[in-house]
Amino acid sequence: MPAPLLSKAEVLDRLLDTFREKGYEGASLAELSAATGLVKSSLYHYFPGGKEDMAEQVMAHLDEQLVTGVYEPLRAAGTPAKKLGAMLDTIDAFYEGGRKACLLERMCASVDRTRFRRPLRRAFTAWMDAVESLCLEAGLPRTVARSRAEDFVVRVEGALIVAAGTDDYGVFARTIKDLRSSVLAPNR
Amino acid sequence: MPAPLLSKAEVLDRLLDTFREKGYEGASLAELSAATGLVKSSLYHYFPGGKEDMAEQVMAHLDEQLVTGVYEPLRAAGTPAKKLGAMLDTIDAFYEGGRKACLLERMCASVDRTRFRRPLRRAFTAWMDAVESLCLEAGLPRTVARSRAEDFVVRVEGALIVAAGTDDYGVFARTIKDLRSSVLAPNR
DNA sequence: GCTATTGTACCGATCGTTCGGTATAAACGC
DNA sequence: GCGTTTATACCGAACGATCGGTACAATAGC
Repeated sequence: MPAPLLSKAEVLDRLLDTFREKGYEGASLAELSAATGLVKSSLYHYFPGGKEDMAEQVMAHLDEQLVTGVYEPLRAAGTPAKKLGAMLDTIDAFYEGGRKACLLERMCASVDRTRFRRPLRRAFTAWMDAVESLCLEAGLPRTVARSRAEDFVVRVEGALIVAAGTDDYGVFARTIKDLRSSVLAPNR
Repeated sequence: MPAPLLSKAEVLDRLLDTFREKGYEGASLAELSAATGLVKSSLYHYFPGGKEDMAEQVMAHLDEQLVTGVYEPLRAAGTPAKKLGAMLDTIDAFYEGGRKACLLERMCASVDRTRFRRPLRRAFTAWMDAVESLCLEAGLPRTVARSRAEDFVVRVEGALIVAAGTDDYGVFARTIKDLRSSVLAPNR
């Protein structure tokens, strides 16, 4: 069998980029094809379920990356403050300072968002759970930890919207900076 | 001229609903037609510029509503706290407790978002400016007022995303509740 | 009768999807 | 070692449906 031009992971990375730039309905098969270098029919070889299948696999791929690249490091050794800092660095890099959109948000905005309800819910809760654990590790009470985690994700997502809407990426930077110092603070 | 079945304002209201439910690309002319009860040719009579024209007029319509229904009342008599409460009530009602999406967010997510850049920027800054004024009126320092206003919009937008993504509208309610008590607080 | 509005019919383009088929390389039989 | 089979990787061409948009005649209210 012929060696693939692109690994499956690379294909998924490029699809992820396209989906999060254009959104689910905005990313046409023609664009997804151009982004991957695979012609439309070839995409159907990897994703027999079509566009929907692509989106699902892309979300699973992202989840996997987050688990190994973000959530697991959070459970490793290190002070909560250091680990929070590392997480925020990763977030800042992933969103390129607010210039790149969030896949989850784009999928929420999809017309067929009901189809992606479960993976979306899973992704958001996993993210919040990770932050909550960090807060707990830092000694915050349960209820506080939960609301801090919720607020964390809310503000990252909101900052991405406002940054894109105002063309002012400073709001994303300021939000990240504020989170850096406030998430684990004993009182605020 | 024959009396229109729907006033222009009503048509714009229905278009607004459709756009914010389906998004810009997700809202097809067929759906916009069904939502307004106007056949395509009629839509093009009112909106010669087509879909793009509709979106622009819808945004202008929303802006107008916000100015008279939200921003101006904010400048009228009343304690800042009362006026903040009224604004949050309006927001909560407008988004139906987080169940309905934000038009601005949907337009940000549009593929042709560059076309709507100016009205989007205008809408976001008007909103933030209104909150900032309120904070100033409450006696907060300039820099604090600005960052509170920014954070206000960030959190409302973010809460809408997370609520939709997790199917948990409690996070929207909790965010609104928190804003109610924290926005004008002298320190937090 | 004039003008605003609508219904019908239509356009080319693009949408997501399917199918028939080719090229390559590993696996297998001998 | 050699020819055959088989699984995988990929592509070109076309599908029906729908997209946003247009042309124009019929209709309705003044």
